[in-house]
Amino acid sequence: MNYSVSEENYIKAIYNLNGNKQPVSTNALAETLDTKPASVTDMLKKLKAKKLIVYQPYQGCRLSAEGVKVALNIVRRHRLWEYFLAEKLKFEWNEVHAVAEELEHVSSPKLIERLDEYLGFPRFDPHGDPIPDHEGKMQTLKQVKLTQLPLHTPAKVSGLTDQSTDMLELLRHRRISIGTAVEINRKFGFDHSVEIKIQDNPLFIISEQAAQHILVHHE
Amino acid sequence: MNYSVSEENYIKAIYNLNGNKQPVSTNALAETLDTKPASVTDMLKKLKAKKLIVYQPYQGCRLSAEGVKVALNIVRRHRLWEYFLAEKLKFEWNEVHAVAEELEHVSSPKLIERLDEYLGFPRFDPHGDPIPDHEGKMQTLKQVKLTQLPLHTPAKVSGLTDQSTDMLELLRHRRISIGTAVEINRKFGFDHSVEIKIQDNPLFIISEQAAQHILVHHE
DNA sequence: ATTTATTTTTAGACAAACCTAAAAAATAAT
DNA sequence: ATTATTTTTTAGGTTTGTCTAAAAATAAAT
Repeated sequence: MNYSVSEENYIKAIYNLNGNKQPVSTNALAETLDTKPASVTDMLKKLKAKKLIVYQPYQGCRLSAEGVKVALNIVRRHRLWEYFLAEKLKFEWNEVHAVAEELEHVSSPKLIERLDEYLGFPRFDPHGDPIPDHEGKMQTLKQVKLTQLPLHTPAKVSGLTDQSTDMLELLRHRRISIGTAVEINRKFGFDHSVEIKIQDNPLFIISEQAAQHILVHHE
Repeated sequence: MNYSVSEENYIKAIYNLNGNKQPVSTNALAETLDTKPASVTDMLKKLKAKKLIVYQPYQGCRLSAEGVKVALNIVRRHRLWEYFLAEKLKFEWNEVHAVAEELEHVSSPKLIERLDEYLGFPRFDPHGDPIPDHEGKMQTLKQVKLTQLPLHTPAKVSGLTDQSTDMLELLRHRRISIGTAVEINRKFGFDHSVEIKIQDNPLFIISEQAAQHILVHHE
């Protein structure tokens, strides 16, 4: 029921390499975990013995049903901490990942449930990735670039494809952050800039260059 | 500059056993760390090699100047997380320690500075122990039982000697928590109950039994 | 269909942190 | 001042997770 930091990192890596759907190769894992293929083989045997993965030598590995459950729990912890760091501690969107890598291994279930509650049960992390709930379920809304959002369609900012300092500064200035409700009021054909409405505040215009890098979720 | 979880636990244990002042015995360490004396000896050699402790075989060990610095940093992390858990996530005062034991090993300095700021630079944890600042300095106020607080002396609730459910419920009802400003307005000789003023709110009375278990700090 | 190249696994080692059992030093008791 | 007791250290092993180098299996290329 309780796994080591290493085991958790392998499970998470397999999950992130889509190992709940397709088999993941030993080399791919070694690559993402920054370790050697021989070490990966050792761990795969261990995870197989614990029934967290399905693994036949030379055939790659996939997560078992139980493995997926464990993976979703790790992902949940990771993304909740990312949300906390960005939203409460005002970390930049590009800084949260590294710190969350450490925090995600703190295993108290009560801590995570309370944190979730404290944060107001957020459904997306600062990168726009969905946060699994305590049962492992997560929302799968369409994520599109702001430039592609239809007119007058309520949406929520869910991520960025450019996290440069300049971009972050622009968003801070416009008071746009993760979860901000936006709606496009008008599109200008000339330069493809868009006029947006934020929550119930004043309208304003965003250039195509910027809008291209803002991801939003809508129904 | 960066230490393993085990190393940190040893350093913290030595600090908690007053190892910044008097030598700490191998057995005492084995006891508090729930390990065997032989394992302690191994680690003491390692910590000595890293100049974190002063250690001569058979003579016990003490923290070096550098060791004290490291210890204060761990204690800072621990107590800040305890404060966070109690204040923000509404953990009971007796639940925070175990979870903070895990969180304290997350080593990002920026995380801790931001957390400190987010919490409003608290100076005492939920047990009434002082939280070292980023330089390792901490406040050393007199801690006395509420029954012993002189009349009309502003003080702050800093801890409890009884953390039973009943006690916690009583305090919640009276809206008393860590850091609450209190002042004794009147003492009743008959039953030794005390009339207290909380912040600028209405006066009310607390029995001697309860007041005995409430610790407060004052100048 | 072989040969060549790539991927993966085995075999044997190593460091960290722990253990048990036995030896050595320090302390207490006669 | 010896002897007995307690404390601490050494010696040798175990587990977890890593490594290198060599062997085996799979995939690609002629």
